[in-house]
Amino acid sequence: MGKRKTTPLKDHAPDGHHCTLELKTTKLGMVSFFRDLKQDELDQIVKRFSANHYQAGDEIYYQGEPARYLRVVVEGAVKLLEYTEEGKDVVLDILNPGSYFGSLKLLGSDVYTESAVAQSGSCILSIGLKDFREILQGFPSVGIAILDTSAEKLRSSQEHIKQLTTEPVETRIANILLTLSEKFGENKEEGTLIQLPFSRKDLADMAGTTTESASRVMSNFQKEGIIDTGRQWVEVEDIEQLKAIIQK
Amino acid sequence: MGKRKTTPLKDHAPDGHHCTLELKTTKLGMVSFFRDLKQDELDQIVKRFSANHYQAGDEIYYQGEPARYLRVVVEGAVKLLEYTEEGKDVVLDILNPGSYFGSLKLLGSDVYTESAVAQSGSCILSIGLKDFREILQGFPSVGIAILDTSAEKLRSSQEHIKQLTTEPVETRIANILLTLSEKFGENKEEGTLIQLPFSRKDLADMAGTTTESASRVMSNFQKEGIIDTGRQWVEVEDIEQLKAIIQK
DNA sequence: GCACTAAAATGATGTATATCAAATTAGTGA
DNA sequence: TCACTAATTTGATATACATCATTTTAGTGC
Repeated sequence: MGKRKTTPLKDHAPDGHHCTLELKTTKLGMVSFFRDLKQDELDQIVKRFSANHYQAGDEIYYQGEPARYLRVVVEGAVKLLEYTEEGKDVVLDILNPGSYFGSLKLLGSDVYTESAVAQSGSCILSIGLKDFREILQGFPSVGIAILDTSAEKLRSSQEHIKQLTTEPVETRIANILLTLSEKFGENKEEGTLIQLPFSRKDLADMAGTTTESASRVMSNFQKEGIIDTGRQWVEVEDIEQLKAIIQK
Repeated sequence: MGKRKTTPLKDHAPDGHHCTLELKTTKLGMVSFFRDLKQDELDQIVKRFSANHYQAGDEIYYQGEPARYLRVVVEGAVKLLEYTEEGKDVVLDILNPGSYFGSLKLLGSDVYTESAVAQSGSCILSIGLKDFREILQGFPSVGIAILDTSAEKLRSSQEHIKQLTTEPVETRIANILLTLSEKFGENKEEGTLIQLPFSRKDLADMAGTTTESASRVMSNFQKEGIIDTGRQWVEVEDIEQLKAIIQK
């Protein structure tokens, strides 16, 4: 259990100077649905995207706004969430580089149904839906690949539903920690540091519980040596025990 | 409040004689993602589908089976659900005619992650994924339309998550009744009969609660004159009051 | 190293809903 | 019309978790 003086998290790209065309080209090829394209095809597509940098906490879009872009995380992390009338936030997902978000409603016009916030300093690519439709028309294989990822998104959303209805808070949180360490994990001597700033409130909003309950669960995990944690950071020390909690 | 001697539900197609090629052709055009095709294009596509009839309660596929088909409900209703280890059933959706289900994972092989059960006598079309991939390659507009519906599915799944984490059982059930009456409602003198057999347990599995809690909520709704209900059937008498519960 | 502050932890209490148990009844089929 | 049975209802009790209130502390910036 470390008594540290500073966050173990790295100060993630506070400026956006690197969020450039070169990065676009190198990173866009990593996105699953462009993976099978040839280099010259990819180049054509890259041109249609524009890159933007967001600071941690910046709103990328807000629920209710007209949905005009499809976006891809190239660096950093993006939180998708719904703000409810009563002031509760429901976090739907936290996206890592390579994930797409925004709108896929290519027919007719639509509105974003969730909000997107940069969870850490992030470089995001966007493409207008009209441009994207043209890409799909030109490269049917891209459409098939996206269909695949979007089926995967539906799947994970359904898993979320299942957890909310069948698992207690402790298990749900264990699951979240496991997923986050897969998405954002960085190997350290003592364990896996989740390279993503997130508070107890964020965790609670992901698990569908309260800050206090999340805090209690995390305290227990730390007492049992499963994690080491501080403000906005978590390091998983004993993945096996975490998995055991999920199974039982 | 009716004291009836028999179910008001119609005995939905216990035989499958009508579940034929003609039905395929007429109904497939109604499916949103084939809607924009010309008649001769549609005819080509129809040939690749085969039709099957299922009795209420029949398993169409089971979670864990290799996922080889994409299916479309042409008549009846299909329940998508996950059976958990501890014996709890989580109902993800109840599909009405025109909805697709099954696999969209066209790349590589996969396994069904949920189970599908005919909720009433149903006529279902299926197409092998290889055939379907060919259709997509031939008609990119179909791909775009499916992307659209699958975005819609994700949306409704996220709405489900939001409800589970922010709304009490009563509100969740009110919402389900409203949705079902939109999907399966049949106008009667007294109100809207939900033309779909579903038990308190089904309702509970949809709302993520227990049979007993679902029953208590339904009893109250009936006392307040919002619904009339019996075994496996519900008629909504006062939609406005239902909506009021959802809002408040 | 020290003071500062928002994040996190902890404690006491309340409540919605689950659980367990039993009684009632709707709708069937003879 | 009647007996039958699974679906539904109802009641009593338990419990996980929320809520409210307060204290503690990690990590920053000076």
